[in-house]
Amino acid sequence: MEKTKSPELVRLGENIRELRAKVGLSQEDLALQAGLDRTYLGGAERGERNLTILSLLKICRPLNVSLSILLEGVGE
Amino acid sequence: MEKTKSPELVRLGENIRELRAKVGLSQEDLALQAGLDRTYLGGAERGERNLTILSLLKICRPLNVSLSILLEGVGE
DNA sequence: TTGTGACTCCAAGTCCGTG
DNA sequence: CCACGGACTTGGAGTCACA
Repeated sequence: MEKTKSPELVRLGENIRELRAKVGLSQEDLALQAGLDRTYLGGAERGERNLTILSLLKICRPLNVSLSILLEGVGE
Repeated sequence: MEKTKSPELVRLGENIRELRAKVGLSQEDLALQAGLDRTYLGGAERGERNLTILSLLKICRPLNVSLSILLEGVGE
């Protein structure tokens, strides 16, 4: 049915990927520190997952950024 | 039995309620404009709901604010 | 090191109602 | 107008094997 990934989630994924690269972590490393599964994080970076705030927060902690930085450019 | 609600979600709920009051909408009106259920929005304002980004986005549009304003003070 | 499909389980989210 | 509950459907959370 609905195959279109929403651009907001794609943008969020790009943000995560960029910030992760900046900190020099692999998906697996970041996932570990965030307490998430490696494949889950990967899906998020690809814009395939509609994350909840609590998941977002898990991710931004090891990245040392605030929610608003993680969400920069999302939904405008 | 005490459902410990996470402080981040409580804070988010307070933000929504405040911003909604500022715009002068009832929960039902905002829910309608956001395309969400009124009971769900109510639960969100009470900090009982872990919203997804896409829902957050739906809420901030009729409120005329950005995500970062909606999420001010959440998770820091 | 990352992408992907398939899977289970429970929460996201809807719709009916009540005081 | 809002808090809250029951019953329900959809989709997010979380994991795995394999590419």
